Amino acid sequence: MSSSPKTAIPTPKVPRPALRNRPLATVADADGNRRADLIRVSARLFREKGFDGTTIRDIADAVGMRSGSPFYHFKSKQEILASVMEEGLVAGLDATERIMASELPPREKFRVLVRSHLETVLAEGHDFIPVLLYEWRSLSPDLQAHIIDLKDRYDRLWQQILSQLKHVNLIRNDGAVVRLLLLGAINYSAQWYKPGKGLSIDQLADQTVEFFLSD
Amino acid sequence: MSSSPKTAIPTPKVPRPALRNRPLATVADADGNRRADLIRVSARLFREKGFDGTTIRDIADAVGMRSGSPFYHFKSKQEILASVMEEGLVAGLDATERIMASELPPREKFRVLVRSHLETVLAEGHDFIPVLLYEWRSLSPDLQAHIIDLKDRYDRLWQQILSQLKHVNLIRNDGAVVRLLLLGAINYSAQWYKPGKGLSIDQLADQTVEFFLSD
DNA sequence: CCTACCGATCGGTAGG
DNA sequence: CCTACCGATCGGTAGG
Repeated sequence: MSSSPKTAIPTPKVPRPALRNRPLATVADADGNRRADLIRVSARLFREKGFDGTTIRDIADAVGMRSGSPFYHFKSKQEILASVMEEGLVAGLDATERIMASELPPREKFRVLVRSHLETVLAEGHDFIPVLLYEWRSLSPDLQAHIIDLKDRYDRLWQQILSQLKHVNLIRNDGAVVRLLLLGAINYSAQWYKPGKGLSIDQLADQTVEFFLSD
Repeated sequence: MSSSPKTAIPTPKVPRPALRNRPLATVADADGNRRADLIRVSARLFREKGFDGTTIRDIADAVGMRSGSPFYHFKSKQEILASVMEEGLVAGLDATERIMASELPPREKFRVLVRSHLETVLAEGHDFIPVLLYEWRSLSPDLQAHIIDLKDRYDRLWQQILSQLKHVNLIRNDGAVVRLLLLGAINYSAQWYKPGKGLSIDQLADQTVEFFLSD
């Protein structure tokens, strides 16, 4: 299933050096940050190998814990997944709302929004939104509810910018399907874009805007 | 992980009626069709629950076999996945090549291509291409090679129609990024489109063409 | 294609 | 957060 390298010490009678020699936590990252660490590495692993392809042991290894310890921070693997998605959406919403509130003219505002969303989907270390987009079915319905609320707010912001673009005749149609096609084109880039190869994210943003606007 | 209903007969001492009372295979679907059955139900399950979320037992149950029997037809679960993807691509390539060879004018040819691809991604029972698109990472590199060849042929056909659209000024740019954005918009619809709700596939094809062409 | 089974691994927990 | 462990389940196989 997964292909993580196995160091394989089934019943370690000797404490593993990596765990004992870790520097003491500073006051700053003393407490809540272990939870944040778990969310961050889980996002990366879920993106690389999928939710079902990632084991609690993969996650624990990646932060230097033993396999039972993530459950001190989260009730279940499902709750880690929900936290990953929430983290991504909250950050994305914040960035998007900031741009929407700016005084930029519609065309430029749109370009900045597209670049921001592309970054959220493509930039290295930004694994939260891709997990949201492509591991959605793995989240149990009761945990989906809260995430859906956030997602709806995100969609409403994009519907707003489309409406503004239409008012200045930069697009012909600002319906929901157009939003889905546009965001689909952007979101799907997570499947083919390789950071550092070919276009930069900035260049891709420009091409996407050109592709989409009837100039 | 998975949520398949469990009939749970751990060590059945009595033959299960469902297996014994199945009608005898006709000559027509005598042999190769058990393999085809496995591919078809696997495609559906892989799409619904993902490759890692689907067990050999899920697949065997769905075609009325016992859990060890799929391995009579396939060497491994991986090979089932590869067969699902190959089946989808061969059928998709055939349809696409047929349309490309037609005498339709560029705009109409494009519309038919978009509709054909949308069907391949959205229509009920068409689970092969979505599995290709969204379970790619689960396929081992040695099995990926053959599929990549087919995929490249598919991409080349789309690059051709874009080039034709540009020659008649229906699009401004026919580069590879444009192809990726267009097919991304279409492919991502597999994530939000619900058959029988809202737009028909035909209507969505029209909207996609309008969205994409600079009229 | 079934029977019967294997070794490995999984998510999660009790008790500290 | 670790130790030690559990029951369940997994992909796959030998032998028919």
